[in-house]
Amino acid sequence: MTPKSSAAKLLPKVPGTGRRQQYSASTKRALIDVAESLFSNQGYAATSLDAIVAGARVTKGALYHHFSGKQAVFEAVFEKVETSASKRIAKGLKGEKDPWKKAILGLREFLACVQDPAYRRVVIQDGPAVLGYEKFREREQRSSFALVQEIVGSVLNAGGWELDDEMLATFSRIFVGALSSAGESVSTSDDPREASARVEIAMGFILEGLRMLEQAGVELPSGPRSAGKTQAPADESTEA
Amino acid sequence: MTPKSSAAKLLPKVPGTGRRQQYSASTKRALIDVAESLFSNQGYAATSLDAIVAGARVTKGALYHHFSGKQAVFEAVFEKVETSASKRIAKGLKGEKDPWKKAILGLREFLACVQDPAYRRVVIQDGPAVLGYEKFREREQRSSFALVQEIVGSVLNAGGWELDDEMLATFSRIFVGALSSAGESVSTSDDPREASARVEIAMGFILEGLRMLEQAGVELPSGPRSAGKTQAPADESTEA
DNA sequence: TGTGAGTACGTACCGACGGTATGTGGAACG
DNA sequence: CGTTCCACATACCGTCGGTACGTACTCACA
Repeated sequence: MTPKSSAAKLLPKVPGTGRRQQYSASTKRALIDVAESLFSNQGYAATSLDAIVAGARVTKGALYHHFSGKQAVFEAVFEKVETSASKRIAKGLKGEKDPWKKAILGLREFLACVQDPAYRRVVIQDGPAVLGYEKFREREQRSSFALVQEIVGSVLNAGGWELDDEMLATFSRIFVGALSSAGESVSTSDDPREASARVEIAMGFILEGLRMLEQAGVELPSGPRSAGKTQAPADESTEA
Repeated sequence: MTPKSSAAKLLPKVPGTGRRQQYSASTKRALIDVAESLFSNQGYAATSLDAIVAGARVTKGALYHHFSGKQAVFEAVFEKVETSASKRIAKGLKGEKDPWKKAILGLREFLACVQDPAYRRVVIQDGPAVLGYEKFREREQRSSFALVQEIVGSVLNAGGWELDDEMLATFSRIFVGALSSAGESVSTSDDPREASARVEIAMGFILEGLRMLEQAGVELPSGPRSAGKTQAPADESTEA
């Protein structure tokens, strides 16, 4: 509440558009950095704004000047962590053309990302509860989910199957969920490397199944064409 | 804060072991019921203890007599919702012997459960953040995850593959994650029935792939035998 | 049937936290 | 050199989770 020194951590030497705005931007970054650290270590609920502003050596006035509230700070941190991870993944599978190899590569890269405590806590654990599922999805859509969707799409298209956007999204959701859950189990494992290897084997096995379907020329049953009734592929009793 | 009438909602007519304990049990149930409703509709953070005790027509003294705090109330609600869902699923697939059909049946039943706002909000959205991932996993382990693990195990064993417990757990984690994510997308969809059908198709397709692997006699690469080093199945560069 | 004991609450209160209203000092600009 | 405006600082409020303590009612036992 009573910072002794100047607000910003590091003062820029290369004034671009006025020192004022440079200071402002750096304090904002400082706030985000401190918040990221605290959110990652203690979680959202256990992190107070006082702790954040104290860590950034400013007061709440500064925080509320840059952000509309605590949730807005979290959103900024979330986006930073999320985009950082997705950039890393994207860089990891750059250059690879074969869809199947790309899938394995992306999986491996994702499993590495999920080891980061910040990603686990901010994105996976606290993200849905703090942002709500709508915002969470919306943010996710623009980064990691887009990557998965691209990979899944290329794999399935490489499989020779034609699927509409809805079906592609459905497959992607399934794989994203599988990845998060598996990734989470990897990160909490006693031996992350071993757990990671298991996940790779399991996912690779599932992918292999899809590849077999491709070679066998099995058709992908087309999704419902917006017909009112739900049609089950096999038996009866589709309650609810 | 100032309840007018008696504490309990309904007074029991069949005294079993003293009226006192009957009253006590009913107020506790009332607290859990009200909390379930509020947590489901507004979420954990937006629900105050005052609102809960007001809804149950008691005071905070009563709440803190039965629970150690807000989180304990949430745990009780969580367990109630979770066991209710897993019981429904278990009942739904009772009698079915064929593992593959059982898997589809369980999937369908799960997709129905996930439509329940209480399950979505309490278990999927707020659960991990409030309980923390350790407790969340622990609770999950004893209900829905156990079901999935049983089904996955029977499917894979029916496939003729031998897998150790770790590998079974890994596969189960993957499927649980896939199910939650897919289920969540179903519940937030404009047309849940259509989305549900899509998920069924996609998951059925993936299962079909595994069945093809079985028929082709493809071996499941065995997991690492607790060797210190992680061995990747295909290429090099297993960073992280 | 009185009486002590223990339980199931109610009451009053505290500290912490998120958020707000307002003050202020210095940089940018004329 | 004065004005303006922005980037903060200061002081304060309402609410919430949690606690300490009081109390009425019930049950065992005489």
